Amino acid sequence: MKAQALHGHLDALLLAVLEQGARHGYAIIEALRARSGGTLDLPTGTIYPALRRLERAGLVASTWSTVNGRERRTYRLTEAGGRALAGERAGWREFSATIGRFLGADEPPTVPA
Amino acid sequence: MKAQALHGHLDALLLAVLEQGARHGYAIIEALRARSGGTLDLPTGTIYPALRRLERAGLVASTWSTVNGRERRTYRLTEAGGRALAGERAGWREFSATIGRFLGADEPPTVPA
DNA sequence: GTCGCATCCGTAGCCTTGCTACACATGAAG
DNA sequence: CTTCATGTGTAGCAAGGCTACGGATGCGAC
Repeated sequence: MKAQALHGHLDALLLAVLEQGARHGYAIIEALRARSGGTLDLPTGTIYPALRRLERAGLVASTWSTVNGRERRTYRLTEAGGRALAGERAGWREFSATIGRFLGADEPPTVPA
Repeated sequence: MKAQALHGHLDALLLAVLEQGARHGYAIIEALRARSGGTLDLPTGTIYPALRRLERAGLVASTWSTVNGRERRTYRLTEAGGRALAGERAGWREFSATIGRFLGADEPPTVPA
């Protein structure tokens, strides 16, 4: 998969991973790789800056801890982050439905009223 | 919808529109807007360069014609473009499925009642 | 007649955002 | 002691869509 295509959806992915529990950067990368079946194998140079960006935006918060003598920065979702994630999900659904309309619908029905 | 999210999928969209028949730039923009229910309203500064890029890549071909005294450049899908579109569709499915695994179908990490 | 708008094409440069390449530190294994 | 996995981080590049322009014609309005 062209990693480039992630453009604009990375934040949502990060938020979604953190939604399942606090994690540190390295673990987030592994979670992404595991949950995507190996498709998403993002480099640290992508994740760390993104996490800092998210923290500046107040969507995640971090705390340092020492594990086995190593410093870890553990991130967790803030309330604002949770709301942002909900918005991102809605945005993804719309985006995905729209593009899917052109490239082949494999969309789950959007529950018509 | 954040237009920025299109990153990397615009070419596929253009190819998909052209698959339904040859069109000129302006008409492509309108087709995109119409078929997406108004969600996709792309500026000419996005479409024209993209079309030229596609033409350089040999995925579309253009012919000029004059309609009502106005010059029109009409694009049509080439065979290579058709094959590329098939690949883009496959790529979209994979991408969409991958991201969807995180953002799409609500999969609460906990028990589904 | 001429003003404004829709129709039509096109380019330059910006901006966002992910990626590559690099730098640095510690514990465990050989 | 060297090497690898774990762990965090930055600088600068590259890709690609967007903004802001610029130019031209047909047609209805005033």
